Amino acid sequence: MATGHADPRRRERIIDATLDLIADEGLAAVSHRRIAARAGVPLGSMTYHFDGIDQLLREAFGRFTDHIVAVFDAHLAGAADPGEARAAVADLVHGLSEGAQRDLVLTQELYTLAARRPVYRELTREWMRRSRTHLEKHFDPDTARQLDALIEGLTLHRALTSEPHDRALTLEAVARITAGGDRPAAVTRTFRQDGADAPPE
Amino acid sequence: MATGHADPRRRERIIDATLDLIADEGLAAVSHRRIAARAGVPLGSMTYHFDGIDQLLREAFGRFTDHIVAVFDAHLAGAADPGEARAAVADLVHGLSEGAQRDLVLTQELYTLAARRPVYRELTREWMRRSRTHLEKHFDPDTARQLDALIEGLTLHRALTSEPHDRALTLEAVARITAGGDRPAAVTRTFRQDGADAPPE
Amino acid sequence: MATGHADPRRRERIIDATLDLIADEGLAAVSHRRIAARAGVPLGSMTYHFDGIDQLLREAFGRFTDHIVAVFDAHLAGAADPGEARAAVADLVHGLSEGAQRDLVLTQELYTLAARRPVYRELTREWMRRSRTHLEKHFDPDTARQLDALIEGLTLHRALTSEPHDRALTLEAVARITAGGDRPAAVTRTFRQDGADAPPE
Amino acid sequence: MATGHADPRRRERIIDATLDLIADEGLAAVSHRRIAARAGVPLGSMTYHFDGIDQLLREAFGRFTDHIVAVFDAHLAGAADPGEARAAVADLVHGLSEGAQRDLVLTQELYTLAARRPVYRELTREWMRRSRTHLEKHFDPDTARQLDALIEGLTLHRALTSEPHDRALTLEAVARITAGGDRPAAVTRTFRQDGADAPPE
DNA sequence: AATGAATGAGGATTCATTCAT
DNA sequence: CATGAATGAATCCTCATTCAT
Repeated sequence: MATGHADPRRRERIIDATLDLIADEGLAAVSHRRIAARAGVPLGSMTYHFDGIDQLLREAFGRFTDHIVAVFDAHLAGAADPGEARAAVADLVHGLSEGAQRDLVLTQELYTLAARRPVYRELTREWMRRSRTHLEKHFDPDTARQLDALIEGLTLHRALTSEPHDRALTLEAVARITAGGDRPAAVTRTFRQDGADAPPE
Repeated sequence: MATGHADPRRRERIIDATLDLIADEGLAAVSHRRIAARAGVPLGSMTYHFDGIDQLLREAFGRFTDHIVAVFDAHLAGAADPGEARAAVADLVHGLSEGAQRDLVLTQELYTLAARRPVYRELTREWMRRSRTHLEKHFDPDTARQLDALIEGLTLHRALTSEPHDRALTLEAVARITAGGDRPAAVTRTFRQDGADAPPE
Repeated sequence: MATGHADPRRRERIIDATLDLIADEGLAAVSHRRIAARAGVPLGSMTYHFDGIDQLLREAFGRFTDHIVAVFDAHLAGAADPGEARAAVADLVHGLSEGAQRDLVLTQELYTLAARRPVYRELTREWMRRSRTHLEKHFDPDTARQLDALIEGLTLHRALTSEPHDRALTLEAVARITAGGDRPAAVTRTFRQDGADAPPE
Repeated sequence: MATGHADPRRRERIIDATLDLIADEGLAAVSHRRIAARAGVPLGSMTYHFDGIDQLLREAFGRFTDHIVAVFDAHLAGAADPGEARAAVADLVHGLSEGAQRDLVLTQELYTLAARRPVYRELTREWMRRSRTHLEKHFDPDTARQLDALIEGLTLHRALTSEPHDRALTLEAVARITAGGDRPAAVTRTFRQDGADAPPE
């Protein structure tokens, strides 16, 4: 009944409510009705503002990755050298796996979607791309890739374990992955990483 | 032999069908009807054999973790030394992230559940416990923990990336995490890990 | 709540209610809710007994054509000679276009569907096939075809006109179509119709 | 030139889109949204230009009967004698039942409406009136009426049959209905039709 | 022991229409 | 004059669960 030109934040509020709902009750609990109730908008609003629940979810996870990528940027952009980068990575892992599980839970849901649907894989790829861009400023590409995976695993395990590991362990793992080893293969890579011109043979 | 006069594998088939359905279409697509159709059993069977869909899901994921833990055991139990353990870990990562994404997808779904519901966290904990038990045969506890997280991250990233990294990179990451770095702390741990008496210089 | 083994006429009642509703308010007015209300069954019954509204409509019109074909059979089967057949046809036209418009309205709706969807065209074809089979017992195939079309047109026009024509006119039209003409083409056909072996050149 | 500052053909385009939509997808598929999309006009236009969907449908079918009556006129108006009239009728039947089924489908939809709602019956009556006016120029009223019904039936059957009859059969049917048979009654009518003063005997 | 039948609640979506602009 | 925004009602359909058999 009350109509007319409209609250421009209506869409935003719906998206926010969607993420809140997913974080609190899981993707399986998502429905137009529940989101509408949480956002305080009429049910009809939902399909007026979004073509369907799929589009809504995509936008919501898009916004989520915007946020999470911003978190990555905030942590990693300021690192001036490998040492600072390592510390930033540790901050990142602990920031994501502590406090409200919100980001972690949303990440999981997104990964589950991404494991099955390419549309969502786009989002995770952009995210990985962005974090690797930062990491490659300080580490060679292979190391960046390994480190990126390590970040993932540490964050996830910290969140799913009853007794999360401490920051020292995170730092140590990061140091190991980024330091490389003294084994031949690792040496080779170290050469490349250092910009040395030629590996032995 | 079988007690009762009905197909004793009925329950099994329902559980298998449940996992297949989750792998193929996701937890959100699960319903009594769909499972029954896939298992080729009457709808009424579902609530006869299982108290509800929750119990069914719990049993299904229980069976899944039995399977995945068996995979871990199969890969890691035979390792005779750290070198073999490292190779086994690489096999594991590539085995899980290749071929049918079935295990990966199911793992994601389980993690998502576990992130929110303690019942499922029990399953992931047992899984982690088991894999760490294997790893701790060859590496010190902290290293095992780091390695465990690395396995997670490498598997996940391999699965969600467009160009999955090759086995060499996996092996290198594993080597780095388990070899420790050149920092004192890591060196110390290396000693503990190898039980060796002296660091090389 | 009240369940258990069931009223076997439930399906029948739903189909009947569907046809009643279409006759009374038109296909456009058909909905699960309205049919359920008319049949006195719960809404959930609708999709339990029928896979969807399409299947329901198909069955309903299938039942309708069964009925209408039976009407054709009843009128035409007993005709012993062309004369009786002509009288039977007139009875048919007037039987269909008089009294409750039910059959006529349903026929129209069916034709509208058939004009667009092959599934329904099957029904009209079977109906035409059946009536032609009867007519061909007394008239040559071309004449049967013409007569069949005439029946259609007379019935329809009687129903849609403000002043329906009388039985005499129907009989006359039927007589003309079945008598053939004295034009060469008609003569040719007459030969064939009579089982004569050869038309003149 | 055009009054108002907006596209004066806006209404026309909406009506055209409505008929297109009905022809393509049926009356049941009609909605403001779909028409607006097809016409390329904003949704708000619909209720601005038309009081509701009923009014719109009435206008659309009004335009359709204008068209179809024009088709009848075009075919029948030029006939100079019964022979030409017969040929014109055959043209009409085949023109309507061939090519795009558009006219046929729209006719069916209109008849279905007319069978139930007087407003639409007005349109079909005007149509019949007009075609009979033409036919009565060449045939006596009863014959015109029969012929009119035959046209209907032939057109409809041609459209709904898998193997439509050829033009020869149409012509023969028309000839028979208009020539009368060799029965006295038909002869009588033929005399009357021709304005002849006396039947033989 | 096993299941087909049944149903109310809730799923996504489409809709005609209203109204502030 | 024209329309984008908005919404409650209604659409079809799926669902977990119950229960008589």
